[in-house]
Parts: sequence; C-alpha cells; structure tokens
Amino acid sequence: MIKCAKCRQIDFVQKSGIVRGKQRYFCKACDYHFTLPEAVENRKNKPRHQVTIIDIANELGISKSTVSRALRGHTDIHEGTRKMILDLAQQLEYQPNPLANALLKSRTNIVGILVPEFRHYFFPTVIMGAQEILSKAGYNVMICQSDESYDTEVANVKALMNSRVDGLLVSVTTQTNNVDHFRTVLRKEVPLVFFNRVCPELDTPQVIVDDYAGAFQAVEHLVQQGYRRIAHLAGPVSLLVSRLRMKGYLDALQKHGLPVDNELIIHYDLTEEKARIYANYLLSLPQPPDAIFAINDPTAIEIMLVAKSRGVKIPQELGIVGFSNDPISAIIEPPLTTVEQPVWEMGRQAARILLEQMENPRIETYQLPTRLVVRGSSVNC
Amino acid sequence: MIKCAKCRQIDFVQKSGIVRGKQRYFCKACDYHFTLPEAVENRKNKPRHQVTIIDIANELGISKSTVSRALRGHTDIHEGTRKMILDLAQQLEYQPNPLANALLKSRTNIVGILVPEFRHYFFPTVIMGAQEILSKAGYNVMICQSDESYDTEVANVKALMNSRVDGLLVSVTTQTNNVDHFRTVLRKEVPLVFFNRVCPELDTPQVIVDDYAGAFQAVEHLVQQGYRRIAHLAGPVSLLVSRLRMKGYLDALQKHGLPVDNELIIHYDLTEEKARIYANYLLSLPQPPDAIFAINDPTAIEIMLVAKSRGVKIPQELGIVGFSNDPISAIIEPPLTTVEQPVWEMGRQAARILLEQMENPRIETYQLPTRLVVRGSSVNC
DNA sequence: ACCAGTTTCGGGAAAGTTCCCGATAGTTTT
DNA sequence: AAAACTATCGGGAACTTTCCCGAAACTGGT
Repeated sequence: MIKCAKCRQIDFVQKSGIVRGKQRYFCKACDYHFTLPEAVENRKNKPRHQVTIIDIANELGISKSTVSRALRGHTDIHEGTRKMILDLAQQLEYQPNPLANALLKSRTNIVGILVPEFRHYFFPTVIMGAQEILSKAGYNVMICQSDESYDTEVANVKALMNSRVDGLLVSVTTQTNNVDHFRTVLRKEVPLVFFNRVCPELDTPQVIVDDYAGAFQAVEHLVQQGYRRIAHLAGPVSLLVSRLRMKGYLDALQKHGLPVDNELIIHYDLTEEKARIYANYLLSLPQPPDAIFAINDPTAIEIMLVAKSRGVKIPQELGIVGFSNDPISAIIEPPLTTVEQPVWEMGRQAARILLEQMENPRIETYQLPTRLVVRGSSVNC
Repeated sequence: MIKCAKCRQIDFVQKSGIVRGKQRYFCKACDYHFTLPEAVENRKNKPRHQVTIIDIANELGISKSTVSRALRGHTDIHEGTRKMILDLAQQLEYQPNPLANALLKSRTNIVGILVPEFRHYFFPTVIMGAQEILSKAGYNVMICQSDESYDTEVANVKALMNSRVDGLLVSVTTQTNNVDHFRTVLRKEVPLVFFNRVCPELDTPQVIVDDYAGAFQAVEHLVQQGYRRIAHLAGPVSLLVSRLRMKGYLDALQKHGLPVDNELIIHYDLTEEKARIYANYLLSLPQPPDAIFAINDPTAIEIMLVAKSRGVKIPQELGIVGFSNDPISAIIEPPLTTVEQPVWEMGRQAARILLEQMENPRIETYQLPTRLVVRGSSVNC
C-alpha cells in the first residue's frame, strides 16, 4: 500500500488521478495530495558548472556580497580579505558571468554593426576601424550583413535589438526606403549612428564624407583633362550618397558650361551584373560618352573590364574615375583615378560618436574630407 | 527629535555614527539601529522598462508561469487563455529577454568567429558562408580579428569565452605556436572548429582544402608550361597550410626531375611589405627563378606588382601561380593562374560541423576539393 | 455524494551578479 | 564609560525567464 508523504499513514490514502503520466494520491487524513518521488538517478546532471562568486564565498566561509565587493574593487572591505578572495579567484580561474550582469544592468556591452555587404574593401575596413575603438572601450561587436535586402535588414535589426545590443552602427541597403525599423530602435532609446549610407530623415548622428566636393573635383578633373561627354553611373536615388555625388557631378558640368545629357545618367542598384549591363549600354550608344564617373570603385572597375572587353582604350577613348580608393584601384591596369575617402577613420569616427551618444545624445552630421587621387585611367595626354 | 522607526518613541533614540554619509540612530528601548528614510524623489528612475512576462501577467491577472507557457507554445493551457495572452503580447510588442534565458540555460545562441584579418577576399567570404548557416540555425555571430598577433588572439579567445559563446570558429595567426588558450576552450567543453589555418595537434574538427593536391597541380602546371626554375614564396612553417602546399611543391618538382634549390624557397609572415621584399630578393638573384608559386593570391599579386615595376615580363620571363582564386585574380593584368578553393563553402561546412559538434562531438578532419584555374600569368606560349 | 481522472493554473526555485542597507565589532571622543 | 563614530561584513532584493510540482476546478461515472 501507499504511505502518505505527510502523516506516514497508509489507511486514508486513495488514488487521485494521473498527472503528467504519474499516479497521484490523496490522503484523507491530512487532506494532502502527493505523488511518489522519483528515483534519485536522473536528477542532478548539471554538466559543466562555471565557478561562481558563490563558490568562492562558500570556500572562504564568507558572503557573496563580500566577494563581489572584493572583485569589483569596491571600498568597504578589509585589505586582507580582499587579497584572500583575489587569490582564490585566480586559483579557481574565476570568470565573472557577463550574462548575469547584463540581465541585472540591462547592458550587454555589445554593439551591433549592420552593413549591406562585406565582399569589397569598403565595409570590412570601416568595421575594422569601428572595432578598434569599440574594443578599446570594452565593447564586443556583433556584425550582420543585410545583403542589400530590405527584408534582411529589418530582420537583422530585430535580431540585434532582441540580443539587447547597447548601440547600433548602420549603413542601409539600396532598397531601404521605409525606415520604421530604425524608428523603433530610436523609440527604445538605443543609440544609433549611421555611416556612409545614412538616413537623414532620422534624428540621429550620421557620418559621411564630403561626397559633393569629392564628386565635383572628380568631374572637374575629367573636364580639365579634355573629356566633354561625361557619363555618370550613379547609385540608387534612395541613397543620400548617390544624390550628393550626383549633385557634384551636375554642378561641375554646369560650372564648365557642359550640357547635361540625361541619357548619360544612370541610377542603378550597385550589383555587379547591372554595372556590366549599363556599362555596355553606355558604350554602345550612338554617341557614347568619352568619360564615366562611377559612384564607387567596384563600379568603375566593372566599367573598365567591360571597356577592355570591347576594345575601348582607357584613357584615350574613355576616361574613368571612381570613388573610395580601394586598394585594387592602384593595382588594376591602368590604375584608376578615384576619390579617396578616409574609410578606416570613418569607422573610428562612427564608433566614437556612438560611444559619446551613450553618454549624452546629440544629433549631428559629421563630415570627413575627401581627396582626388589622379592615376592613369583619366589622364588623357 | 528623532522618532524610533520601530517603537515610534523618541526618548531613547541617540545618534550612532555615520554610515555612507547618512546619520544613523540607535533606539535603546527596542535595541534597534536605523537611518532616516530618503525622500521619495530620487528613487524609482528606471528609464526604459522593457515589457516583461510579468507585465503581461499582471495586466491579465494571471501568473507569469501561465504566460510563459502560452508564449512557449506549451501544452497544459486553455486555448482561450493562450489567445488572450498572445494578443496582449503582440499589442504590447513583447520581446522575450534573451539574457534571462541565457543565464538560466547557460546558452547565449552566439557563435564566435576568430580570424587573423579581413582585409582580403578570403576571410570575409568564409565568414559570410558560416553566417548563412548559423543564422539559419538561430545563432548570432560575434566576429573578432586577431590582426595576425598572437597576443590579440589570446585576448580575443578570452573575450569570446567570457561572453559565453556557444561555439567557436577559428583560423589562427601566423604567430600561433602555443595553443594553450584553445586547450582551455576545449577543457570548458565549448565546441571549437578550426578552418583553413588549423591546429592539427588539438583534438577537435578541422576544415581544410586539399592543399597538397592544389599545390602539386599548380607546380606541375608550371613545369608543363616549360618553367624550370620554380621558386616558392611560402607561408610560415607554423601553419599546416604552408607545410602542405610546400610538400605539394616539392613533390611536383621531384616527380618531374627538377632539383630543389633552397635559395628559391622562402617562408614569410604573409605581410605585404615582406612579400615585396622577398619578391625583389628573388628577382635580383644571380640566377633568378623563371616562375614563382605563391602561397596565396595576395602574395602572388604583390609579386606581380614587383615584377612589373622591375620590367620583368609576365608570363614570358616569369610565370606566376597563386592560391585561392580571389576575384581580383581575374581582373589583374595579366590574369592570375591560381588554385581555386571553395571559400564560401568552407565557411558553410565549418558552421555545419560546429552545429553538429554541439549535438554529438566527433573529431574529424574535413577536406574540400581544389581546382586549378589556368590564366595568363603562367601560360608561356 | 463520492471517487477517479483530466485540464488548467499558480507558487517558487534557479541562474549569477550587483547593490542597498542593516548589523556587528572595534575605536575614538567626551 | 557612555556616546559617537569607523571599518567591515551579511542578508536579501532585483533582473527575467523556465520549469518542476503541487493544487484547484472541472468532467463523468458510479
């Protein structure tokens, strides 16, 4: 028979249903429900137990508060006690559990970085710059890439927010027109800094280079080299960089009295295939351009390859200027004239502003300088 | 006068020291120490309170257990109750706090990736491959780069472990000879998978390509093209890839009866500057090589640049073969012959093995195929 | 009305910290 | 020697979630 778990009697015990597959009993004497306890086997299989502050406290016969104080370098503790704790902690290879801390303080010490891609030179380098600053400030970095897809971007922002990052460094995709997902970030008061591909409609810091001046210089250079029919393979209108570089292009043409031919202006989505298609299109026009200003270096290089394959001589028949000064630009034949921008520094700057943003929020746009680097692809001599 | 906080009398209260800047009192009547409570002002300044499971429970007048069950899709819950909870959760934009979960389960759902650099094509691409698999499996990724510094690598491993990552994907630096920091990882039973630059002395999975066969093919190809004095600008001996590719190089020479000239074999640390220095050195030997097999594409390209600057004609006077088939290899002039390796797939494979490792650990070395891509830099016709 | 059985819910521990605040022992002042 | 004070320590709440298990509220069948 079954003995009551409380009064140890057996006479008043009766069955009382099954709960989670186990028979349950009821003792009428002491009005008590119970089930038979499991065998002791399959409990207590905690595999790896990280050494905690409590282990140290127990070992030393003191309280966890005291251990915490010693470890945190707090005052209010005896020098001898502290040393004792510190020694044992070292011996036990104690590692504080950042999860507990994060849960308590709602701070993860993780910064999320979201970029559209990192196949090319630009974004990896920005990331390295940002990482340099952030890791120095004690932050880890979680990197996501949206792959130029708006949906992926939204999903990534969600995932990053869900991971409770302490801040966000973002460069948007070419598809990003709706920015509600970033408004959510701002609403939850998570510091957010845009770089390169920014969102001027949002009240949060932005780090860009002087795209206008860079583009203006580049196109003016082409004019001065004698090119007259200058095309612009531009980025999507959705991106501010595209618009600014476009404006530089247009103003440079205007300044030198050159007509604007809309046939020579193409916005595209920055994919390799499209770059090739449009380069071919431009070069097969009845009146093809004699120079092309490309939104960035990868685009410029695609154009160069297309031109080469068509037997178009660079720079004699076609001048080309890029933007960003990727290392490959100096290597390719002929070397590419391009607008240099401080890529690494952009990452550092964005990170610095993010850190500052955590202290005292301030909305500002930071602009870094550009510089024209003249190489063989545009020197028509 | 001061009223005792316990017996409400004022006659027996006397001062009793200052604690943390606040006056403390002692009531002799009830033998009770106390301080005056603060004004209600400066407490309760919790700024942003994420909506929790308890908020939902309170709102609905039920227990947090029930809410948890509803959200977790558990059984043991009334369909109506579940719907009610799910609706409110959605309305309140409830986001479960992964930190609490992580603390409870000791699982962060974060995988750490540690690479020596990501300036070039290789590592970013591997990372993208890994990320594709990992994010599909619900993992976030934390990326660190050791910058080819052993000390940074050790620090990064420590930081990653400290962040309680659930697994680690690693490619070591050129300096890594001591692997104790990885032994620590293994000892704590954190899944660890090496790729590309592996640690065969550790009992954990490794993902590599068939470096030996690739190198062998590459050198044999050079021989077949008529090159006879083939140099090898190799990686550091510490790396297994270096040794394997070296072996392929040596065996190919031997197979075709070519002598091994130690003067033509150089191990270096994979930095740009050294690549230039050694390329110059090789080309200024009394008997310079007529071909060079480079450990990887960036190295091959540095050699090409040096050769060009010295007026050495490629491929007529110098054949060059690289390894990895970086996209730049197809672009440069002349295009570079190279050994293609499935870079993206390597990342995917490493990630898959890491995930598998979390379920049932198994130690194995996985080898991916290579394929020679012949281009202009080595075709001596 | 009584009992066996089922469905649904609540209480509370656990995870590892930090931090507030009360408590104790010892030390100096009056 | 009492009063006022300092130095040091412990207790326990809080952070959020999951999960175990006990309990209440039902449903049918006698």
